[in-house]
Amino acid sequence: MGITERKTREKEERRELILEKSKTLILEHGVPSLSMQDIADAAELSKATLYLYFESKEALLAEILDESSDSFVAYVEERLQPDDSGLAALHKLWASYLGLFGESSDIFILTGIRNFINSSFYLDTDVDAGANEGKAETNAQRKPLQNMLDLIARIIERGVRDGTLAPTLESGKIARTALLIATAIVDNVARLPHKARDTRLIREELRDTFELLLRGLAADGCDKTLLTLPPE
Amino acid sequence: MGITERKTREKEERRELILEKSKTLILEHGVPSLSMQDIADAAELSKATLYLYFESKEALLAEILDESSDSFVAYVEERLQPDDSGLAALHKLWASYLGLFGESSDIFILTGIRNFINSSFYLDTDVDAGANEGKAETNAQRKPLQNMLDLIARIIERGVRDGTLAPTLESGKIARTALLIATAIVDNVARLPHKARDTRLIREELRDTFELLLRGLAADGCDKTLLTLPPE
Amino acid sequence: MGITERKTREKEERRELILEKSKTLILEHGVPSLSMQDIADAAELSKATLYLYFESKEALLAEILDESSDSFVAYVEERLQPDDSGLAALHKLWASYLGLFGESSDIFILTGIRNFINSSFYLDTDVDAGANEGKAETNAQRKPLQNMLDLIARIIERGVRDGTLAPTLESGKIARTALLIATAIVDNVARLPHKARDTRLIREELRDTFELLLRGLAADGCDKTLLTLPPE
Amino acid sequence: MGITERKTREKEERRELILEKSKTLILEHGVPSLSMQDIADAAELSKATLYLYFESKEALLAEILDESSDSFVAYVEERLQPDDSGLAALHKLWASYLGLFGESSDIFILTGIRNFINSSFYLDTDVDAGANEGKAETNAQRKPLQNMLDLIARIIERGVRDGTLAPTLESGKIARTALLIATAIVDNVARLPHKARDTRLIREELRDTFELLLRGLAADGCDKTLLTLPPE
DNA sequence: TATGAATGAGATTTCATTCAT
DNA sequence: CATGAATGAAATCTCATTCAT
Repeated sequence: MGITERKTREKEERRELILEKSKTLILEHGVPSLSMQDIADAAELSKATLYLYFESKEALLAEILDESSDSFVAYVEERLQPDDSGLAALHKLWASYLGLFGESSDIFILTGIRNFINSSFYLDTDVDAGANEGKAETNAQRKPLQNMLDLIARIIERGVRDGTLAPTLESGKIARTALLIATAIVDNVARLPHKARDTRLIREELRDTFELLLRGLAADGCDKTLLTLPPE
Repeated sequence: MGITERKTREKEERRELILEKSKTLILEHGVPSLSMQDIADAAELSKATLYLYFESKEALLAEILDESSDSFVAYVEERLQPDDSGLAALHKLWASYLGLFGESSDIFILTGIRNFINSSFYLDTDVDAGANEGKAETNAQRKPLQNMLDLIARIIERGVRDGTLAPTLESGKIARTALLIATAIVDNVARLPHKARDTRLIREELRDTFELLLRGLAADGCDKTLLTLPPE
Repeated sequence: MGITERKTREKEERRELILEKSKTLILEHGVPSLSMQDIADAAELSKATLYLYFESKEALLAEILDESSDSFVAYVEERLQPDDSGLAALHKLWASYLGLFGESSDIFILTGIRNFINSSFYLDTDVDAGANEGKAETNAQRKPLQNMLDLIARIIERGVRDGTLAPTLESGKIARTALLIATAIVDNVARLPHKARDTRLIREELRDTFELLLRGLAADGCDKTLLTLPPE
Repeated sequence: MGITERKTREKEERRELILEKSKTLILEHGVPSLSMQDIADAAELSKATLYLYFESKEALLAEILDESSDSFVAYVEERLQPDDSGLAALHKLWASYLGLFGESSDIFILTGIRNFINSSFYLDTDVDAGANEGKAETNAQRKPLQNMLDLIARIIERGVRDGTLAPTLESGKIARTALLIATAIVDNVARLPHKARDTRLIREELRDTFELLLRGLAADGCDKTLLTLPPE
């Protein structure tokens, strides 16, 4: 028993090592120039070994994306209160985004990976979101960032129900749009050469954009204080 | 004389042919898988010939991008009236986007090219926008989509001055954000396999997003009718 | 008659123009990077036109080589006296080489072209030298630098006969060797980036080498003053 | 342990295989027409594999050059005696050249490669020769044929000191000249179509040239028997 | 399980040369 | 006679992926 366990654990550790090194490389040199060779070198493994842990480069990137997504969702859910209004929840969502961005820009810059994975937020998203809920989700099939989408959608719905968000909003659509916008900004940042990235400037830009979204989504006559996000 | 003219025209036509075929290919298979060989095959020319018309692959892509950008800016400016309020102008901008999108989806889907050209909207944008204004802009140096950015920035400024847009907006930043969002959506669409692209659905999504932006940007107490974009 | 003549003359002038421009380009950027396009541009002609005057790039280069060779031979022969001893003639040959090198480095640097033309000094050279003498020499078939070879061979023979050069020398062989060495040095110079070529240094090196050759070729007990070449 | 060793050996063998095949190709068709594809075909490997063993085509060629150079220097040094006079040493040098040429013409014909590697013997050679002496020489930075140059220079110096070579000689310069001449001859041979190369004739030519050099370099009144190289 | 080695399939780019006008 | 335009054939190099050991 102990042996099997150890093996499993070691295997999991290797996986993590690979993912970790990949993230670092992406942060340093960007997704486009990330090669399997680079990862192998960084992890002090052979390229062939990478394929024991990940089916393909795309699968590896997808996994990183999922991890980022999961950790973000967990982070946000920890902060949400059952009695938060929809608008308040949305506010917390963006605030968390900004907060995490400050703490570990990695997670968000990694969002840029989505670009290099053949995937689109559009269409059949709603359908699948529902369809997947019942199934055991295999890593391979789960839509990347699906859980982030679900989270945002739930928040929007809450807000529509409690009247703090514009009544006409369709949660799925808006969730998609919001996430799209967030990742677009991050993606844009990722293009900058590593050293040119000015965290403060980017944060400011993100904040402005999120405030813009809050204003756009909030119902008339809502609590105005919730339309502003904390600087720095 | 006539001969020279014809030659020039034919040359221009070939250029257009190459650009056209490239666009088609991008629309069908996406930018990432576009190769010079593919273009040559599609245009029934040799790869070498492509290099007679374009210095490099990047130059070719940049040209497509520029054309799209230019034609959009022209389209919008044609519709703007000197006495439009900022909000009205912004409304027209998005309406034009939607209109053109219906007419020739190519132009916008092609926006996705930006992704493959090494450029970021962030930083020094404002500076350069100003700096470029006086100079004769050579194609080589002009920032891609710079004229779209300038157009949006001018509109925002107008709105801030006439009180129809929120007074705190910084035109350069917002222009960047708005364009970023628009291209992000388009970019997202471009990932879909060609046949999966449902123009109507996408248009709807674009519309929703633009309305969201309008609401987010408009000043309190503005003309509510300008916050809605025409369906279809 | 006048018309035909003018035509012929004009045609010849164009040929010269092309050769002239080619030389300039070679001097500036070296043979390896010389392209037909460059020549066409420099001569303000189209690439196709070049082919009206020269069968191929190789033929063009061969012609330049021939011209250099001819002009050098003429230069030397002008200076030779019927009663010069063989050693004195050889001395004049090298002195001329150095002199011309100072005057118009072109001619010699152009020697470097031989490298890029598929030709060898070795073997059947003697044979052909004789064989060609009687025939009308077509440009295409004449060995490049053949007349330089012949000149040197004649000088060596003279020296062997009059006892000023070592009696064992075989004129054809030595001519080949000597020319080989001279072109090798020149060739070596041609590799240097244009601006790095220090004419004085090179001249010095050439002089040392030629003196070495003179010492090696002279008969014992010859006039020692003829073993030294003038500095500068 | 045995396994690692075998692997290393096999890898080294493959490297050798590639180098060997490259040499053969060069010998058969000359350096200018040598392509990575040809080498790959000859070695029955894929082009990509070549890049596992050599960073670039230039690196591959440089390696061949280095090998030739090293093996020649080793061959000569083995034959030199501490008490050889400078002239005797020089005599041995050329005799070795001729000897090795008879044994394996490849090694020397390959000298022709130098032509295709961007390098010139002129200028800063002396300087660098000295500068390098102290450092650990990395392959990347070492000048091609530098060790041959050094060897010749040492011999010349010895001869100048012991009075068997002309007292005015500057070792660095002469070494350069001598090597230049040797490689020029070889280079000239390499131009001949493979089957036209008559080893005996070439050897004879080399011998004549080397004797010429010996006569040119020797001090007056030296041992005349050292001015003749063995036939065949 | 791990990996060194190999590779297929491409990518972009260059250039001497040809040909219709 | 002149040429703009076109091109075939190469060249070098990259990289995700596979496979024998």
